[in-house]
Amino acid sequence: MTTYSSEPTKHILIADTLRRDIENGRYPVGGEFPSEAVLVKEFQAARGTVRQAIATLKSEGLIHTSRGRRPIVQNRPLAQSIDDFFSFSSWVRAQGKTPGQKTIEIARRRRLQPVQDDLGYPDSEFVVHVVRLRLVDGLPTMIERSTFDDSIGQELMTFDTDSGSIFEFLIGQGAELDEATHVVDAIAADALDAELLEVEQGSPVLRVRRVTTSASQKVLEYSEDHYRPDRASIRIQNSRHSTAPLVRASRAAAEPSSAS
Amino acid sequence: MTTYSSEPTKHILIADTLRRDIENGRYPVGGEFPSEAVLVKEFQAARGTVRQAIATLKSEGLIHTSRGRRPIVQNRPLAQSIDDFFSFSSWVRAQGKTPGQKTIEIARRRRLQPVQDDLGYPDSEFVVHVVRLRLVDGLPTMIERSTFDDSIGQELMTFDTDSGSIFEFLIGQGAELDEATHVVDAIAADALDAELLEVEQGSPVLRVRRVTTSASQKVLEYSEDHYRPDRASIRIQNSRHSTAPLVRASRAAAEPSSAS
DNA sequence: CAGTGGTCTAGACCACTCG
DNA sequence: GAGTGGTCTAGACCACTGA
Repeated sequence: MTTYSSEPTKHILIADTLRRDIENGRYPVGGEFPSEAVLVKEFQAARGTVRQAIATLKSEGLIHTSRGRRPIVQNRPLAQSIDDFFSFSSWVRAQGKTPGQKTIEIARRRRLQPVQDDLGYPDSEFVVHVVRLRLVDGLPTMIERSTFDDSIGQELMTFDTDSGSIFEFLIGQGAELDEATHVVDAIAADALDAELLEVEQGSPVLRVRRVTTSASQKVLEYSEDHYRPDRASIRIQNSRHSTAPLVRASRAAAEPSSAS
Repeated sequence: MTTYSSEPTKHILIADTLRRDIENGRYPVGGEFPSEAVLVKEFQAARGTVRQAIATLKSEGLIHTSRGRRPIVQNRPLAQSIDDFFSFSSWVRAQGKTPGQKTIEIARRRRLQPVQDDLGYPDSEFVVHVVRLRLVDGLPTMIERSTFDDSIGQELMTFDTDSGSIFEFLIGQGAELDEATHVVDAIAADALDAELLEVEQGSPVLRVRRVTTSASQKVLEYSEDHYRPDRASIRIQNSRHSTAPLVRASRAAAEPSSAS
């Protein structure tokens, strides 16, 4: 999964081909899949390489394998990028809607509080604060209050934060935003929430606090996002006895309905 | 993943040993992990076998690997059963605390509304409603309003709903509670919430709506749970480039702190 | 029984990281 | 440049499935 500059490897090419064949219907859902021996000949590859490609498809939930049997093509699992959970813009686009943003404030400040939250917090001497109102199809949906470690915050000062996804920009700059922990709860809207999200002060908002770290656990970002609860929610799907994948989570835009 | 009757295979033994070593602190979080070459010698195994064990740990989110670098031990992804997300009792016990419950109402009614929620709803002629106040170490934490399909609701009438986990009871009865979708948002506390959770009416509560289905997608339960947000929250951990597991979610009890 | 996937071995080359 | 993980090969034995 780690992306390298060089061209795709063989097992990735094989996996891509097979994935396409499943989507094309060459291997129908519930039907059978070629045996490893066949694939070895078809792709002129060693069995290990073929197995690596098959492992990829298994981890994506596209096929199911067991000993003695041919692989079985599974129910199409809503293909959804993990990036959708990191990036508001990516999430909104995945819903077929249009993301937007209005920067309220961007500032570089000396970090004062040693620790604001037991979740974690950037520990550089200076931090960069960004406050933005996020829109879905033009509707105010979320207020984002992010704090970046100075190492990546510096690059942010050169970025037009009204233009799009900070996350995607930073990834493009090579930032190691690898892991995140989100904590979700509910609080009362403060004055800023009320004004920008156009709700009553004190009304409930969905709060998502997030700490993003590098793979080596250096805290790179802390963010506190307040969602207008009638326009966004978090959806978690899971199943018992499923081999590998435990939980899939995605923010799902609320429908206009529910006029109770 | 598939369990066979025979004894564990070598790569599973290796993975188990390494997993235990991580938990024991032999390989501290953020620290380094033995190289493949070392493990090959230590376990007298071929490199492929060692790599298979390592792949397992990666898929569990325990370590992160990349080319040229030694593996890095990840943030402890609180080894946690998926049941913890289905069952409040199981979740609370996993936190080392004591779950409790006080039944407010249990009733069997003719189902009136055809569909209450676009999430899904039991479609039997009669349904069983249960309303319970859930406690953590004696503190009111959540109100649970569940609606069961008559097929499993019947068995519930014979169960002392003050005695423990409905979910665990039903599983013991052979109920096929296999898949669930949770939708999380925030709403204002209603009169019942206010009284039982001991909060102001209109103050924010965390709402979790859940639909539980069998593997064949028959809706068996619909539940709307209201959490007191200072006593419970939902925690989601995820990482980019991890092969299989996309998201881990767990409800985490809030600490007493936060006196802003 | 033949065919299949699961496991394991022993070697090789390469891309990358770090001192 | 030494060490590391990512990729690939070629072969082997075994456990299980299904006709």
